[in-house]
This record gives sequence, structure tokens and C-alpha cells, in this order.
Amino acid sequence: MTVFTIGKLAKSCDVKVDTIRHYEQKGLLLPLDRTASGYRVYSSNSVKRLRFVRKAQHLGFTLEEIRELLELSENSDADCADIREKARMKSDAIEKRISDLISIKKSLVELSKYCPGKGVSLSECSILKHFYEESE
Amino acid sequence: MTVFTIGKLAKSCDVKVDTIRHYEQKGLLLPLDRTASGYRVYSSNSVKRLRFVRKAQHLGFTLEEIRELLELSENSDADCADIREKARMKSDAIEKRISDLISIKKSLVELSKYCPGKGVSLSECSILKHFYEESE
DNA sequence: CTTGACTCTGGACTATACTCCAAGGTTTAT
DNA sequence: ATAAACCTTGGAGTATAGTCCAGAGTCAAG
Repeated sequence: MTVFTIGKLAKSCDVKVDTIRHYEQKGLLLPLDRTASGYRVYSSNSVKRLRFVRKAQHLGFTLEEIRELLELSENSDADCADIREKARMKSDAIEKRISDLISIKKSLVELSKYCPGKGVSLSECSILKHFYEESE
Repeated sequence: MTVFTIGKLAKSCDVKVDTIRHYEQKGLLLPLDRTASGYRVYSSNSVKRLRFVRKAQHLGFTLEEIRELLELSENSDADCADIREKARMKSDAIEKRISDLISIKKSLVELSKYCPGKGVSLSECSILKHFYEESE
């Protein structure tokens, strides 16, 4: 069986050693074992698991959510619907964030449109005016 | 001249007293003065300034960026173009964030599409498969 | 067998924006 | 006059995801 030190595992997934220890501390990636001198020992399964963490992160899951995903993925009572539900929830949250950002961006663009620009005194600035306005 | 204690100012903009002190610590909102006993004293201009901070926050500016905006807004050498440039930069950053989120959401939706769902073993889950895949 | 590379631990630090706390002093209302 | 409500400070804690450090021990190569 192939085994890895923490440094090799880190390199295999292009993360820092400290990050792996951080994941361990968060319960995401426990070492397979320790050597007599206390060094962490990892398996090729650890590589898969670490890859899982990184990929899920790229899709916007937090470490805590990833921990839950990993737990599910090892629960024999779980089925595809459970995972799909997690994905749907994340997708919905992202959708919400997107629409919030779109509305913010619209406001910014709208405000800028009426800002006269170069050479004009700040007292005429539509953006600053908005910021100082009384209304909510 | 109308003056405010920190508590009144807080209420006027529906923020906590601690938040105002936090803004002060960050250089966003200094009290006009202090009473003999050390109480902060604010003016109606402070109300405007605090409103400014909250509004700019709603448009996605960080406290540090807001500090810069406030500085600009009080700089007699600045003009509308300076403020507009800040707004444009923020707008661009938001746009970037939106498109990142859209691409993440697309991936999630795509992965979920091929996940068979209820009753099917996790070994068939397209989402988990993706997470465990070797490719970047 | 020594040097350099690696690993260990625990804790501090980064960024962002608060929020809460304790222990004390001040002001206001009854 | 006294109690409630307010204010002061500095520091710690919240959340997220690392990153870095010191000081010590271990391992591999020449």
C-alpha cells in the first residue's frame, strides 16, 4: 500500500502542509495512522479525500458543509437524493447571492450614469448625493 | 446646534453604539468633541456621515473603501470623475464576482442533472463522482 | 555522521465587520 | 437621593479559511 507523509500529500494536491493540518482539526481529513515518532501517515484514499475537499470548495461549499458531504458519502443509509439536496441548497444560496449582487450592481451603474464626471465639482456628484440622502 | 450622544446617534441610524465606536476606530466617524466627562459629542453632520457609511455598505463597499470615499468627498482637489472611478471599480469587481458565481452555479446544476436521486446508491452519484475524480 | 529537509505542537496572526463584556464613572428621572 | 439608563475603556469573541511561527525532534542523503 502506498503511504504518504503530510508533505507528499500536500504536494499531490498543491496545498500547504498547514492547510492539511487545518482540515484535520476541522474533522475533514484524519491521518490513517502515526509513525512511532508521531509523524502523520496518509493513504491514497487520503489523496482522494483531499481532492474531494478542494473540488467541493471550488463549488462554493464551506469546510463545514464539506464535512457533512463527506459524512453523507460514507453513510450507507444515505442515497443520491441526500447529496442532490445539498447541491440544490447550495445552488439556491448562490442564486440568491447572484441576484443580490445584480441589484447592487444596477444601483451602482444607475448612480454613475448621472454623475457628470471629470472637472465637475463634487457637490454635483449623483453618487455622493445618494450617500448623503436621508431616505433609506 | 443640535448635538447627539453616541446612543442618540446610534438610534438615528439604527446601528449599535459599538458599531459607531468601531467606525471611529477605523477612522470613519470621529466625534465632533468630548464633554468634560469624556462623553462623545456628535453633530447632525455626524448623522449624515453615518448614513453615508451605511448606504455605501449596502452598495458593497468595505469600510476601508468608504473611508477613501469620505476622504475624497472632502478633498477640494477631487472631482466627480474620482468618485465615479471608485464606483466603476466596485461595479467591475461585483461583475466579476457575479460571473464567477454563475459559472459555479452552472457546474452545480449540471452535476445534479445526472445524479439519479432517490433510492439510488451513492456509488452512482454524479456529484460525488465528480468530487472524487482525479482531474482538475 | 553531519547537514538539510522534514515533521511535531500550540498558539498567534491575517482579513472583515462587528458584537459583547467587565468594571467603573456620569447623567437623568422620579 | 437613589436607581435606572447611559457612557467610558480595552480586550476578547464571532465567523471563515487558512498561514506563519518558534522550538524541538526526526529522517534521508552524501
